[in-house]
Amino acid sequence: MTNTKYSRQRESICHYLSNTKEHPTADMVYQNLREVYPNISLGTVYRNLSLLVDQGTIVKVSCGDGVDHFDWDTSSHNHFICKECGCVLDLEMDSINHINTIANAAFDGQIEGSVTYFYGKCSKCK
Amino acid sequence: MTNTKYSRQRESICHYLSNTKEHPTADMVYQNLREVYPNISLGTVYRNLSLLVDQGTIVKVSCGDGVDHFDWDTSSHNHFICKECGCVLDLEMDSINHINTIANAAFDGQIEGSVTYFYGKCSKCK
DNA sequence: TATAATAACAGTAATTATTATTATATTATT
DNA sequence: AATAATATAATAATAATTACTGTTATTATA
Repeated sequence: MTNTKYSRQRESICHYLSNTKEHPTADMVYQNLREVYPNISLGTVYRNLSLLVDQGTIVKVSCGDGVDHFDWDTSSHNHFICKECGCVLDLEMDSINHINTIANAAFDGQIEGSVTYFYGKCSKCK
Repeated sequence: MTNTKYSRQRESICHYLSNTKEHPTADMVYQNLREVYPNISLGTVYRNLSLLVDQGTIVKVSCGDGVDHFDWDTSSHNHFICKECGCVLDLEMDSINHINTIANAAFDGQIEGSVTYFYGKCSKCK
């Protein structure tokens, strides 16, 4: 794909993701977009989500619950996953950015990045 | 399930996992065990793996490649995933254990644990 | 050590999450 | 406006995992 054309559907996916603090799954995006585009296809959602991930516009959050979540916020931050209700929350933690440097020191390959997931109970479930 | 009975198949799964430094997927376990038990079922492998995870005997490694890996080593350590060949390697890093404490300080829920995955190129692919 | 109770098994069907295909429609370029 | 490129909807295909069914193996107990 040499060039990317505009599409209302992709625009709408971006709009939805940029206006939620949740970390929706492909299916959540699909269910939501159907209210605006009743005959949008799940395939379109998946295709655009992975395209946006490749572009670096959004971030894929694979927190281990078997479903991929997506996050509009591409800035360096971490995620918390509630063991109780399964919600995914943002967690600001600048102080752990140094771990890559530490890790690289004790590793004979090349570490380019890292992802940390925190688990426990959210304020509601506590 | 009130009681857990012995089974050679589960024993064999443990034996295999405890003797490899790799982080096998369910299918890798299956393929390997078939050499000993030619008619072992993939269902049996999956059932026992999740049973062992629930028991805390092994650890599930969901590194985001779409397949779950399993690790006999339940001690606190981290994992590196090569973007090139997809291999999963152990990474000792005691120094990042404090991040839970840091995270808890800035979080209104309860953080019980965390998992960090490192990404990049392994020594072979570099 | 037989026998009964039950967990584990093999085999397979069903689900779930995701990716690929195809024919049609939309957008951009000449 | 005609043509080329890309996106779409619908759906088929695949991959990973879970659930079900009838049978076998293990354990407890008489």
